Amino acid sequence: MAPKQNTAAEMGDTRRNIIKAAEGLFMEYGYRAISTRKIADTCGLTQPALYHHFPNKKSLYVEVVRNYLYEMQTGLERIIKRHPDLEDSLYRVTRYIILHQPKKLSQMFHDIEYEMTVEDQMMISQCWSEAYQIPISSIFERAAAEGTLKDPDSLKATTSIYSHIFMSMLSHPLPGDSKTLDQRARLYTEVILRGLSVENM
Amino acid sequence: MAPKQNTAAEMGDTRRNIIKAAEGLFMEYGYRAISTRKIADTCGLTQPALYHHFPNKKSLYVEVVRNYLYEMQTGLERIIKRHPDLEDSLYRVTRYIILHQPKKLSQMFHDIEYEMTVEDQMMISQCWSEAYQIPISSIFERAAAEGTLKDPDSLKATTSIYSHIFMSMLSHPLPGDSKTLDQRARLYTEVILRGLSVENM
DNA sequence: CCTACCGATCGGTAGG
DNA sequence: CCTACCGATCGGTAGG
Repeated sequence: MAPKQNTAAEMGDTRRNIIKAAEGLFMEYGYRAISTRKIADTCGLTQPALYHHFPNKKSLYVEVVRNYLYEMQTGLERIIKRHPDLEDSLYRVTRYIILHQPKKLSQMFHDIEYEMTVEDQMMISQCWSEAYQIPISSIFERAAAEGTLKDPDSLKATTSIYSHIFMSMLSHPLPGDSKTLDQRARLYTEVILRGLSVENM
Repeated sequence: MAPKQNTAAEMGDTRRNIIKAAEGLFMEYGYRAISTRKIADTCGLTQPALYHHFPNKKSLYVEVVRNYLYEMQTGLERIIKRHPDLEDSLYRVTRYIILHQPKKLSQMFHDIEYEMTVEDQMMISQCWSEAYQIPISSIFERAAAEGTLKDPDSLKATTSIYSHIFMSMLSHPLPGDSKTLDQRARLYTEVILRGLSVENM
C-alpha cells in the first residue's frame, strides 16, 4: 500500500482547508489553547501531516492572521471607496466589522504580542495597519477635511487615535443577543459621532 | 532538620503574596501561559508549596479575580458617591480605571469564559457586575434622570449597554505612550459624551 | 514547606 | 500522508 501522495492542486486545497480550520479555532480559543492535533483532527488529517504544509505551528498561525487581515482590508476598502458620507461610511464599516470579526480580536492581539517573534510582529502590525488603521483613519481624514469632524488637534489627538478608539468600541460584542445587526451598527455609529450627552457643546 | 512550618499569620502573608504575584502574571500573560512553577518562583516557593494554600491552579485564579474586582468596586463606588456631576464623575472613573486596570481586561474575560467552570463563571460575573457594571450604570442612570443624558430608549439601548460600550472603549490602551493620564481620560470622556462629529443634532 | 515523582499532553521528527 | 516515537513541560500527589 503506497502512502497517499497528493497532486499540487490537492496540496493547495488541503493548505486552504488547514488555514480556515485553524482560523476558527485560533481566533476563538487562542494560540496556546489549540493544539496541532486539534487542528489536524478538524481537517481529517494526522498531526504530523500538518508539517508537510507548514514548517511549524507558529508559521501556520502567521498565515491565518495574514489571510484574515487581507480579507478584511479588501472588504473595508471597497466599502469606503463607494460611500463618501461620514455617517453612512461608518455605519457600513461597523456592520461589516461586526459580521466578519473573529469572536475576540483582542485574543489575536495578545497571541501576536506574546507568542510570535519580533519579526512576525512587525510584519503583522504592517498588515493590521493596512487592513484597519489606514482605511478607518481615511474616513475620519475625509470628514476632517470637509469640516464635519472635530479637529483632532483640539482634543490633542489624531485621526489615527480616533480610529483606535472606534475599533476598541467594536472589539467587545454587546451582551444582549436580542439586538439586530442593524441596531447594533446604528448604536455604535450614533455614539462615536454624537456621544451620549444631551447638551451638545 | 525539621521542615519549615509557618504560623497562621505567616500563612496569611504567604497567601496574599501568592495572590498578588499571580495577579500580575495571569493578567498580563493569561491563565494558560502562566505555569504554577512560574508563580511559585516569583514568590520564592517551590511549586508543590502552592498547593498548601490553594487546592489547585483554577481556584488560585478565581481568588485573584475576586480580589481584583473587589478592589475595583471599592474604588469606583467611592468616586461615584463623591462626584455627582456626569462629566466630572466619568472623567475620574476613567482615570481610575486606566490606572488600575490590568494590562488586558479582555484577557481576563477570555480566561474566565474558557478555563473556568460554569459555577465559577456565574460567581465571577456577579462580582464583575458589582465592580463595574452597576457603578458605571449608576452614573448614567443619574444623568438620565437629570435629563443630561440621551434617553436610552431612543437609541434602543439601556444604561447597561451604555456602560458596556464605555468599558469597551477603555479596554484597549491607546498606543501613543506620549499622552498623559489626564489627556487620555479627557479624550475618552469627551468622545463618550459628545462624540467626534461637529454638527450636533 | 521541601524532595521526588507521576501521568498527560504538548510541538516536532524519523522513516517510509 | 501515515505510524511510531522523542524530549520538554504541564498540573498535581506522596510522604515526610
